[in-house]
Amino acid sequence: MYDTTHETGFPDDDLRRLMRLIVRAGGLLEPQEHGGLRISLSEVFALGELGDSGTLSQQELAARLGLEKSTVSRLAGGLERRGWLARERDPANRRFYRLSLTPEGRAAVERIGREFRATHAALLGALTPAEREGLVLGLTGLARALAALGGGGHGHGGHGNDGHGGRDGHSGHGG
Amino acid sequence: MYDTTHETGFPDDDLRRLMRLIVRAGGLLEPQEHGGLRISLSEVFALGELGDSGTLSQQELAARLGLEKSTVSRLAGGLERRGWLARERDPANRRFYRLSLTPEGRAAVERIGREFRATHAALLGALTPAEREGLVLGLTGLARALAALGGGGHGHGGHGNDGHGGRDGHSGHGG
DNA sequence: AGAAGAGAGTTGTGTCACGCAACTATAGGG
DNA sequence: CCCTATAGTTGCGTGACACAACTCTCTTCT
Repeated sequence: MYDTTHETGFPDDDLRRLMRLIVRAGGLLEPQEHGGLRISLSEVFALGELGDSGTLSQQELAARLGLEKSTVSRLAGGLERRGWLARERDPANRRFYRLSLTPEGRAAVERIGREFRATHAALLGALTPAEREGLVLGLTGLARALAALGGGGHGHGGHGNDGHGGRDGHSGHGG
Repeated sequence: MYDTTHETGFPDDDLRRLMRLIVRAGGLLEPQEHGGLRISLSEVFALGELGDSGTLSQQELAARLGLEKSTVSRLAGGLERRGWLARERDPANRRFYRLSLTPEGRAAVERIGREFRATHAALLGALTPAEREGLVLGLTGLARALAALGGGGHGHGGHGNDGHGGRDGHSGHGG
């Protein structure tokens, strides 16, 4: 397992296979039913950003999530409806919102973080130390590379993903 | 860059941040307009699986992709319509399809593979050799861990993804 | 053989995340 | 006061997806 590494990078086929797994993993990692709470991956990320940054405007949040402002508008609406997000207008410039987590929101972040960590622990526990190290190193680099390349924008056209992105998952299959 | 590694695994926050990037990457990596061809991530994966395995039934394909059979039915239908996929009934058991790539399908896989590789090259080129090695090692392990844990099933309730996942789109402006 | 059951695939339907376009509201400049 | 830029909202369409109900085929059990 240690000398599968080719200095040149990835064997392409493996990469594709890996990618599929990772994408699928997105679904797996997605905490959809977290504590009886239905939440999408983007929402998790949004809560995370808010948790990190304290206060953001919707456009800023959109930028960080790589989503369109309209999407974020609805996203924020949903989080507000659930009582996790407070939306106040910026007094200095009433065009802006000042989005921030409510105490319930913070609690949700906590709870979600806990479940995340549990999943991670299970997942990472199955790795060898060398693999874990490699993962951290490699992903960090990848993040840097993506930031450099991807620079901006989302922009495609309309299906969602799910792709990616999205996916979600788990719950057995039972819905 | 070498001792950011904690034997224990990831700092949770970083992991979340990393995950977001990766998910976003799913979109980035998605070869949405490949050679003037509109194709979704799942379709790319499907072609890949077919390329690897030669012949599969739809249920097998569904299992490999982690998708529901109905989804795969439509997926396969689309690929067939585009002339990339041949669907013949298994003579031995006419319930089964024998899905296989057409020559055009194989060509498409080639073409897509090329674009993939180009993207990868750009991305991986921005990594240090150590990061590349780490990535291969770590992702391989992660794949193993996911396979072990996730075992089966998709199953949620209907939003897809898209994930993240999936994405598609195009038309925008920015990739 | 005929009824009963299981498994593969299809189709109807609903949902969800998302982008785009068009719109409203607020701000600032001339 | 118009004109333009910017933040957010809403209408709309789209793609990916799961679930449920159905058909078709094959297998078994009586």
